[in-house]
Amino acid sequence: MGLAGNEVLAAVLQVRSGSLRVLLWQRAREPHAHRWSLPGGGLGSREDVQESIRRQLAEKVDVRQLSHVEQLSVFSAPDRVPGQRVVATAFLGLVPSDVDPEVPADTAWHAVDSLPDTAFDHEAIVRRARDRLAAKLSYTNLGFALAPPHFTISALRELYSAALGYRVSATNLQRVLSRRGLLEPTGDTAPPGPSGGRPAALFRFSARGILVTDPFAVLKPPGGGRPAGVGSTP
Amino acid sequence: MGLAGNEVLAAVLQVRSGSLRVLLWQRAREPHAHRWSLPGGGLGSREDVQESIRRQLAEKVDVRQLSHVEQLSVFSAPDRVPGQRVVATAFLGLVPSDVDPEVPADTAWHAVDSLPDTAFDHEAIVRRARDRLAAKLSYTNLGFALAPPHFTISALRELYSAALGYRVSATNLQRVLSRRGLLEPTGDTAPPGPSGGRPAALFRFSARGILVTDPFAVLKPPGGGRPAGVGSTP
DNA sequence: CAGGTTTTCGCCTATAGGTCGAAAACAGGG
DNA sequence: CCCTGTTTTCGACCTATAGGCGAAAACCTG
Repeated sequence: MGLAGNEVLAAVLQVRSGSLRVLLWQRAREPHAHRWSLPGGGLGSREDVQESIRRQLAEKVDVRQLSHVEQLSVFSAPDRVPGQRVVATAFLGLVPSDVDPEVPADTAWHAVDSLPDTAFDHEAIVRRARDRLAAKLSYTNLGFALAPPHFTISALRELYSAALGYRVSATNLQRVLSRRGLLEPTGDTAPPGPSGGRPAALFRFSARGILVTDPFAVLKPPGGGRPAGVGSTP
Repeated sequence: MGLAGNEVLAAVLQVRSGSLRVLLWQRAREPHAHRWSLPGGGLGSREDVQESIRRQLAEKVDVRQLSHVEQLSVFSAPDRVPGQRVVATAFLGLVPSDVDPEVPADTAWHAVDSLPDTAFDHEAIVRRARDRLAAKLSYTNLGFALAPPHFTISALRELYSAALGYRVSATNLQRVLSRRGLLEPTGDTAPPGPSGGRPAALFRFSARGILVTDPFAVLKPPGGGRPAGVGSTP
């Protein structure tokens, strides 16, 4: 049985100022110096991959701010990194849009739609994360992991639009999530904007953990096209 | 970075005589002697995990008979196997119901609903495979991987029933698959059974590779309950 | 209070899925 | 040769969910 290095990597996604972004850090040294790569590192001998990625992310982001972590896939091409063979287990991490984690100086948030030069196969991992997120927003309550504790429907609409890559209707979003029992009103309202308007009611997700809606259901994009990224094997 | 063993394992599933079964081999030596375990083995240094599992399965099943292989998940609990740390990448494999592969003497097909004593964490892997298959039958064309090249609707109904764990209606199955453009008639008919009856028309799947139906859709179980096993993260 | 803005709600349509029963096509026995 | 039993096939009908649209509600400013 061949020995090899095992590492864990995470694409941590967050909706910031209207676009979906991923946390990357800039490599100081070779190989691939100055290129941007995903946080992560070697698998410890007394931890499983899930524990390992949470531990390593704690150095970049406060763990309590991670609202969701799930395994994506194994990346194992023999030459995916130069030198010794390393098998990577990739994760998707999510951070609610209301937190602004302090990150080290060499790390920054980049829009997933216009990534800088990335190291190794990390760009493919980011795409997988984005696709998985888009798919699961449609048939789970995963929105809870992107949204603040309470929010208006308009705010939620913008979150979903940013994450999915297409405009979703606020009317339909509220109806679909409510019918599935995922959304509940807090009773409060948010103050109107500077130009007036009816004050928006505040909502929250009724469950925090991930749930799969019983019959897989969808938030279809308007034109009958396909949701961005959906189509790969989820 | 910690060094550790990497192995690949596969739950190869097939519908045989009306029930969903998995290919297992009986361990001759300790640890877990006489218990049943999944085929697989160590990851070679010049192959990725997908190539590795296909290579190793070739020793148990003819590779050409594998109609579908996909990655399930990483199993990495530090003590999942005794001795040195081994990280396992688990796969789902499918074999069409019309082939009967020659298997070595120490291997056999076991119904996934009544497994024998299994080794290590292999039972959990089999469950994951069964759940994934059930979920994907609902919103992909994965039925092609279970079915022979051509088949009657009744035969397909039995395949789906066995794999899903609940009875599906032939009428509905045909309509759903046809409406999605996954099914097409061959023009031929199958001879009636010994007790007569109208000869059944033969069909085939129009695409062989896996496709995700645009809006996720479902084959709901009759009573409004949940499909067996669906509910985990697919 | 009039005008502009934003949210919310109700009604309509489209489509997928589920149920049921009748009609079609066969074999075998009177 | 017709009648009965059997199996498949097809159509009619119903429900549930999703998406679209516009009117009404609730707030601001001037």
